[in-house]
Amino acid sequence: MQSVTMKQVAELSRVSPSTVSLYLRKPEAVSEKAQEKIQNAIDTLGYVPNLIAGGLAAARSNVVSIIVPSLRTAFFSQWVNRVERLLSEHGIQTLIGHSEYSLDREERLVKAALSWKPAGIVLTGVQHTDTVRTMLANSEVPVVETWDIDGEPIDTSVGFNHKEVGQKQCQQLIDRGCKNIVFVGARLQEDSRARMRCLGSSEAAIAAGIAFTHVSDLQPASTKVGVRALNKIVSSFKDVDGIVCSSDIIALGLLFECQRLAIKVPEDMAIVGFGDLDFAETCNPGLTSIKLNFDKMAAIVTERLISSHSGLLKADLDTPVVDIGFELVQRDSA
Amino acid sequence: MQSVTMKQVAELSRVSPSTVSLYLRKPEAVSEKAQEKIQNAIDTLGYVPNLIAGGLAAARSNVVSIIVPSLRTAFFSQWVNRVERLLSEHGIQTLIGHSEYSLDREERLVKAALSWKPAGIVLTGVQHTDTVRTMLANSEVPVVETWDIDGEPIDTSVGFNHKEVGQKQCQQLIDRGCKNIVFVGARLQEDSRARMRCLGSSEAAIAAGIAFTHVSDLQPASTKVGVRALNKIVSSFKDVDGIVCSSDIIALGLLFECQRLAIKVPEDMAIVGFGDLDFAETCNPGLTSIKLNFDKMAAIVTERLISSHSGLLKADLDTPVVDIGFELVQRDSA
DNA sequence: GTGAAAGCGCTAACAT
DNA sequence: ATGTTAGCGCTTTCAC
Repeated sequence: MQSVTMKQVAELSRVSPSTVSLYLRKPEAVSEKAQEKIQNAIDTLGYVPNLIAGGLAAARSNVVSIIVPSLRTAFFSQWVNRVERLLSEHGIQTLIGHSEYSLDREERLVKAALSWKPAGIVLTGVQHTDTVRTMLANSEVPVVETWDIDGEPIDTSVGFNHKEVGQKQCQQLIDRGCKNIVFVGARLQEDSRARMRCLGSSEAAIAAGIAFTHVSDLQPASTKVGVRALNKIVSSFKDVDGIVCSSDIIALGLLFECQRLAIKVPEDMAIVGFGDLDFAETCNPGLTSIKLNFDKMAAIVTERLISSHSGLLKADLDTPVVDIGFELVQRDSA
Repeated sequence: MQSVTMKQVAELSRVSPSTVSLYLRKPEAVSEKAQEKIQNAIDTLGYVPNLIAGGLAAARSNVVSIIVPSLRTAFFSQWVNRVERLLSEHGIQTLIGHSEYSLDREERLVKAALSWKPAGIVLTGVQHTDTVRTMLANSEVPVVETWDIDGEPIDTSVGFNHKEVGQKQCQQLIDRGCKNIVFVGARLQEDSRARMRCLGSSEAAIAAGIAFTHVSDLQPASTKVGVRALNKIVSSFKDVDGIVCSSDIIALGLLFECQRLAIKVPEDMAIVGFGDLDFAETCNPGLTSIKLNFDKMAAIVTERLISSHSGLLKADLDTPVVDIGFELVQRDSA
């Protein structure tokens, strides 16, 4: 029961529905006269194409589903923001889901996404339930896994090595003389990528023969997590002089609490963050952090999805795994 | 070209497609024997219903489209997060769009949303192009406008009075003795709600007979905007002793720069933020801010959408405009 | 309780 | 360049 249908547009402009359909998808394939008549009819009628019907007939939609763990902080919303912008330039709409770091919820989201016959699915990470892997493998839908490349991709993956990031973060602390390092994370049980970074830090510390431990908060990342962590560290641990964070947000909370407790950063406590969020540059002291190339990641995601869209075979892809690398931005906190 | 269709499920379970369809929507309306057979078939075949086809036939989808100005910061992504969670509890999927504070882009998004025959559209603010108002009024789709209630709603609106917020923010500064107040915002030309808050602050200042001015950054809200603003204020203005911000993010930047310039907050400079984001409680000093009841707003949005969904007439709604109010959270910055 | 039949609004050959 | 035709996979009367 649609207000205005293509048929009505066709009648008003005195052409056949298929000509209207053609005009909508390839305007230049229609005569100039017809173009004008049809556009007029569309305008006067206020016609809005029914993409559902179109999608049914074409057996695919121009929607890409992107699933991230969370939208609570600026972390993934910034990332989603980039992808959405790029995709929309190609006339693709973005359906956003967030899994709350739960693989089961991710499974439900994938199922829901699949039922829309999307032009692609963008996942976060390479860890999924078996059902997800099966569903995706059996579907014709191109899949891009992002943020992590440590595993066998379903289709293609683009991201960076989290273990190396963790090593680099910790090494930075070691290099400036830290002897007792703590990794602070949130929900480390669920966030496998943060866990990998923690592992990387741990390995770096072991290699350097210095003390290392980690604390994980049960709450999602926030400055409060950082505040709590610092209090735990000063009350329960001895002589900690360096902290690696799973997120800049947590690092910011650490910084705040250090100020309150008059702990000098970086002299008494060096801190390395992750994500290089907006405030990392402006806070006091500036936060040493890991910067990711979101633009590159988004560009590659888009490229993969577009090329699949235009019928490129998976086998044609030069490489199924792309490492976008990362960069340590040195500021005053470490 | 779908891998497994309902027809195949019907064949395998030896019933008709319409029985399968019925089972999917009202399992209890089918005999127990049939229920079992059908579920078995679904499981062995790995059937995923095609929502596109279903949507076409049913002439509506279970998708709600939500359009926010930005996903760059935690501001709206937190809001989207709440709504999405609530809606998903009702089996509704959320399509997220961001307009970059552009009414034209909003128009394109609304058009795209409408073409999916959504179960509802959630807009930010009450300012839209005429085309948007027309399209929405002509469609059967329930519309909820959020964040603002200052205007004639298309359908229903839920939000709060931004002018009053601005007044309250400024009054807080006046009450503690500020004599020279500046409002700091980002993209005030585009962000009409921030503009209203600025206006409210201005009125409060005028009523109290004290100096007031505003600065607007061309960039989107970030801590950097706050840093720039403070430098401008100390270099170009004289004796400013109070700042009202259009966002906590900006206030945070202000706080950082005050620290660097050794400006005491709140003694030399009192600061009021907006949004009561996570860090407002933990930063130094704690940020006095305006707290919004997102949960209430999300609950009302959901309720409106659900009731329309179940065939309630618009006229049945008790009130088309809901004011969720706001609350000033007093901390040390003002 | 179950099935047959008629579309939903559009796209995509194919023919003209 | 334009029209004709045959569905896409499902929901929904309406019989049985």
